[in-house]
Amino acid sequence: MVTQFTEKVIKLIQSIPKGKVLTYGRIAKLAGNPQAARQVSWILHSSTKKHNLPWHRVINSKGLIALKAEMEKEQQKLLLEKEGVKFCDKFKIDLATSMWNIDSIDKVKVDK
DNA sequence: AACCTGACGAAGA
DNA sequence: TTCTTCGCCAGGT
Repeated sequence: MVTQFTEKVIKLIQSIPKGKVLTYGRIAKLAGNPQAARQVSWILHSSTKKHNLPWHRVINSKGLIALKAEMEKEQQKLLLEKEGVKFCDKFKIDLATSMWNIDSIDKVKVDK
């Protein structure tokens, strides 16, 4: 069963612009459930292939890559760097510059 | 139907 | 400031 929340999350993730990232909590909030961050992670590792989601643009609230396997982490880091995302530490992303500001959605709507 | 799990997050120690 | 604990939602077993 796919809830509306889940679909919204998927949509959001799909609309993350290249070179930007979102945190689980942020996504959950934008999707309507501020406290369903865990669900977001679940969606990712269960629906990534199906929906062809840019999973690498989703990180945890600290700006760290949330994967467990070092190998996967490096892979994600590579993908992100390729898109222009900068890292402060080994697996820490510079949120100040790479976090996708939701306000840009409105700007896009109004501006373009 | 009950219990477990997860790429999380905020709060308390 | 770092580590631990508790709470959350939806799906899986």
